[in-house]
Order: sequence, then structure tokens, then C-alpha cells
Amino acid sequence: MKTDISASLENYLETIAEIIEAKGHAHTKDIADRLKVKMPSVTSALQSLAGRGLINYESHAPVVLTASGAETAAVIRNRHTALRNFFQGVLKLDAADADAVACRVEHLVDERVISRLVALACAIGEREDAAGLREYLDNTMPTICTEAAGRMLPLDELRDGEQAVVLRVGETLRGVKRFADLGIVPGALLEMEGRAPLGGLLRIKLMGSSLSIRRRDAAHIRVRLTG
Amino acid sequence: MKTDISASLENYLETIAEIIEAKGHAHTKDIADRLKVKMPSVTSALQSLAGRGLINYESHAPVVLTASGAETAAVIRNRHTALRNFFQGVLKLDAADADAVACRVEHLVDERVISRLVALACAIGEREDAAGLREYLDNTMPTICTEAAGRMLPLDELRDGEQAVVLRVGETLRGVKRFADLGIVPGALLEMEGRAPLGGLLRIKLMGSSLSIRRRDAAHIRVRLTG
DNA sequence: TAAAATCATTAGACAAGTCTAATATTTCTC
DNA sequence: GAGAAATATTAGACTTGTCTAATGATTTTA
Repeated sequence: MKTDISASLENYLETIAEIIEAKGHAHTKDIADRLKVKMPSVTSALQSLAGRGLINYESHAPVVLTASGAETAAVIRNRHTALRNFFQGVLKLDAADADAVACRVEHLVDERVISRLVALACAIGEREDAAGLREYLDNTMPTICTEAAGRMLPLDELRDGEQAVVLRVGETLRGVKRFADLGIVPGALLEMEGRAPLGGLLRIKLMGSSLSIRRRDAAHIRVRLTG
Repeated sequence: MKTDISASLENYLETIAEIIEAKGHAHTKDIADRLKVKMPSVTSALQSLAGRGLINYESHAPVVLTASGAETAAVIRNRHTALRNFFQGVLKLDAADADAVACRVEHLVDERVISRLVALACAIGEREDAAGLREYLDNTMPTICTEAAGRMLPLDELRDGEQAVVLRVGETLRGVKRFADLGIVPGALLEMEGRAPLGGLLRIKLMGSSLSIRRRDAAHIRVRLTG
């Protein structure tokens, strides 16, 4: 799974995922237009991605993402979104600029930086007083995603009784805030209490109290196992 | 002066400037060791930099930065420092990581983003209440370094009576805070009142009141002319 | 359904940036 | 100052990612 992939190929993969999502299928020309390159460049990128098992590709047939490709694309798009939200929501760049900068930077920063930027955006949006914000940054940032850290997984995959630290929450500033209202912010410690038999709701313990959360929402919360 | 330079060459130039500053002269081997590349790579980079007029280079002689090269290096190092401070001071990465991330990102972000990150770091460090911080971000960020903007220049080059917006302040969080105590933060409007004949002090007007500042310090404050 | 238009791929050139191996230069040491 | 060691450069290969020009495939249209 150590798909070590260049910035350029990351960009192709991300674009392909976006086009497929928008139109159902990605053609060479669409990709070329979107990335402002010529078609032969796309063809050779596709061959390269296929060689790495990230897409299924046959001549003249539409591109399909493999499972691994879809996963990689999701990670990249998550980084992109988090960065764009930061540049737009916090640094107040306009949408186009924020997107452009995110697109350049997304291939060079790791999950740790992303988590912390999200945490920062969230904290700035939520904190009552700036002294508290500073203290929050001092205390929380160092605990988010330390070193190699345990594997990251979505909250809904946590098993009963397991404890975890919240790493990343949602994909939009709006989503982040919604979760923050429940106390689910990057850095928070929580424990899975159990799940309803028919799958709709999860019950988690957070700072002493219990709360329920929809499984579908929980899938957007990334946590790391502790202890 | 449109020295359009690749990320790789920017890195070489930056490293050369650092080595010269630290040891007085930069040898091929020092550069190679620092950048973890082999010596022939350095040689060809040097030839390339020389071709662009950024360094003076003759075989087997120590590298010397040209005026234009020194200026470019200073810009890059300023970006690097600002980013490192942000990653370390705000996101609380450890020093080595902050430096590494800064080194990757510094070639991809423009002055606007840098200004805003500095402004953010400064604001987080100084604001009394978080509501005020949000308001500050809303009001200030959009005014910093809009679009192509006028030329940026150091505060000490402002002529009497000229007005300007502060873009970037100092190079360290410490420096930023010192200036912030005087009200000199990115986004602030100021006017040059005059300078002492023998050069030591500058007098500037800021938010109604006057204050004096050492010319040497003023050189570390970047402003953009308004109106 | 045949010609035209569009789309896609192959072939081959080119630039940037790295490397290894070989050669040249400078510096150190006795 | 001559040989050894360290440093620097050249030559040439290789990779990645782009391009143009030419060819092949598919779709549209008359």
C-alpha cells in the first residue's frame, strides 16, 4: 500500500476522481482540459497510474479508479479541502486563489499538518477568549497525530470499549463546526460505548458524558487508537 | 528582474546564502552535504544559477552572490522563516519538522499567503478576545497585499508624507511581537512624518499618534504604498 | 454507410534534475 | 616540492513530465 506517488500523478488522480464524480466518467480530453496539459501527457500519466494499480485503464475506454486509487484520491482530496478551507476561511483568500494554493501545497504536507490546520480553523471559529485559544493550541497541537502514530481510522470502525483521539473532523468548515458543538474536535479523547443493533446510531463517551452520533456522520471523523 | 526560478534552484540559492552567512564562503561540498545531493548536481546547479545572473561562479573558486541573487535569496529566506515560525509557533510542530515543511512549501506560496500567515500568528499572539480575533481576520486579511498590489518596500524607504499599509513585520515571532506592541501589525495604516537628520530615528504616524522607530528596525518592516 | 470531425495513442524530442564513473584541480603533509 | 588526499568538474546515463507531429479509433453527420 506504500504507493509513493509524485505530485504530478497525485494531481492527475485527484482530477480524475473529481471528473468521475461530476460526470460519471473521465475522458482523456476532460482531464487534459482541466489540468491545462495536452492529451499525450494525460495518456502517459494514465499508463503510469495504471502501472501502480491506481486505475484500470485500457485504450479508448473510460478510466476507472481501483479501490486503492479511490482511497488515495480521497486522501488527497481531503487534504485539498482542508487546505482550501483554511486559506479561504481563515486567511480570507478568495475562493479561486485558495483553491490554487491548496492545489500546489496539498502534495507536500502530511496528515499531521492538515490535522493541525483544521484544529486551528476550528479553534478560531469556536473559542470564547484568545487566551483560551493560545492555551488550547499549546495543549492540543502537540497531541494531534504525534510522530508515526497509530493507524488512523474512521470513528465508525472503532470497536466497543476502544479509546481514541480525534484527528480530523469532517471535510468542511461547516461540518467541523457541527461536530465541534458536540465537543468532537481534533485532540479530543473519546471512547466507543456501543452501537445500536441495526446500525443507525453509535454511542460514544466524551469527557465524562455520553452522546449518540449517526454512523454515517461518524465515518467522517478520523481518530487514532490510544493505549 | 523577472528571474523565474525553479523550486530546486531556489533551494540551492537559499542554501548558498545560509552557508555564506555562517562560514563566509560556500564550497560545492558544503552545499552538497547540506542538500543531501551529490557534488555533480551542485556543479550543474551553480552553472544554472550563474547563467541567470544570480551568482558569480568560476571553476574551483568560491561562489559569490550577485546583488540580484542576494535579493532573491533574502526573499526566499524570509518566506522560509515566516513559514517555519508559523508551523512551530502556531501549529506547534517541533523545530526540525517545522523547518522541513517550510522548506518544501516555501517555493509554492506567494507573498500574500506569507503576509497573512504572519498576520495570523501575530494576531493569535496578541488579541485579547477571540471574537476580536475573528473580526480582525475578517477585516484585515482582505486588505493585506491585495492582488498584484503596489510594490513592497521596507518602511525606511518611505518618503516624508507618504502613506502605506504594513505587510510584513520582522522575521521572527519575537520581532513580530515587539513591533505589535507599538501597533505595527500587518494591515495597519501608517504615514511617514520625517526622519532625524543624522539617520538614527524615523518618525511615523500611526492611528492618530506619532511614534519613533530606529531606522535599522524599520528596514525589517515591509509596507505597500497606498493612494 | 461513407466522409468528416473529434478524440486518443504512439513515437520521438526536449528540459530539468539527479546519479555514477572518470578525470582534473587544489590542498595537505611529510 | 612531490605524492596523497580531498575537492571539483566533465561526460554520459536515466527518470519524469512535458511537448509536437503523425497515426489510429470512434463518433457524428450528411
